[in-house]
Amino acid sequence: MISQVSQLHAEICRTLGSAARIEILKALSDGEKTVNELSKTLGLKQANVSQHLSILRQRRVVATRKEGTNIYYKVANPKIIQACELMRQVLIEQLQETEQLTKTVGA
Amino acid sequence: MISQVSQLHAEICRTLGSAARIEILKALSDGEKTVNELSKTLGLKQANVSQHLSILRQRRVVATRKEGTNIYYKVANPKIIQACELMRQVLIEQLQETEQLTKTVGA
DNA sequence: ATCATATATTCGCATATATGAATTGATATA
DNA sequence: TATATCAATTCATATATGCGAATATATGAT
Repeated sequence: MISQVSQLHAEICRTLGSAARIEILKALSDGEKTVNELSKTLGLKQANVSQHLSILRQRRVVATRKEGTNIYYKVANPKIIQACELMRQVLIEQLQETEQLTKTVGA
Repeated sequence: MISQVSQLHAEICRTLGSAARIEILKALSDGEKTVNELSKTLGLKQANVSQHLSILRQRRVVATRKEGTNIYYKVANPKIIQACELMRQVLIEQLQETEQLTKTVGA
C-alpha cells in the first residue's frame, strides 16, 4: 500500500537525519570541499566524515570530483539545499512559537 | 562542534524518514483527516497510524484539532509540504538521470 | 621501493527505531 | 448499564544506525 516513491523519499530523509550530515551539507552549500577540509571545519574525525560522505554519496545527495589525491565533494542538486533551508525556517518558526508560549505563560 | 540547530534539523529529517509517515504527510497535504480516514486510505492498522502520528506530533510536524470523538490532523506548517515537494523533485530528477544512463549504456 | 598524505572500509558495541499485539481511555449511543 | 467506536499507550522483539579504533587502499613525492 506504500508507494515505491515514498520509500525512496523516506530514504533520502533518513539520509539527512544525522546532525553530522546536516552540518556537512551546510558546509558544502557554499562550494565544494575535500574530506580533510570538512573534517577540520566540523571538528569530526576523518574516518567519521568519510563514513557520512559515503552514505550521502550512496543516496546521491552529494557528488564527487577527483583531483590528484583529493576528492572534492559538493551537494548534488541545489534543490536539496533549498529543501534544507525550508526545513530550517520551519525550525526557526517553531522556536519562535515556543518563545511566544513561554512568554505568555510567564506573564 | 555540532550545533543545536543542526541537531533539531536532523531530528525533523529523521521524523520524515519513514515511508508510512511520508504517505501520511502526502495524504494530509490536501486537507486535514482523522486517524481512521488515514488508516483506511493508506491501508495501515489504526494503531500503527496512531503511533506514526504521535511521532509526527511530538516534533510538531502535524497539528491536531478535536471535534467530538474525532481528532483531525493536519500538516503544521505549509513549508514542510514545500520541502517534501522539493525532495520529491530531486528524486524524480535522480530517476530521470538513471534512465538517461541506462539508455546510454544500452545504446 | 619507500614514505607521507588523503580517503575508504571493516568491526564491535551501544543505542535508536520500527512494528505487531494487547491494553487502556474516552466518548457516543442503544 | 452495556456496547461500539476512535484513539493512544505499552510492551516485546527484530532491525538499523552511529561512532571509535584499527586497518586498507590509492596517489604523489623523494
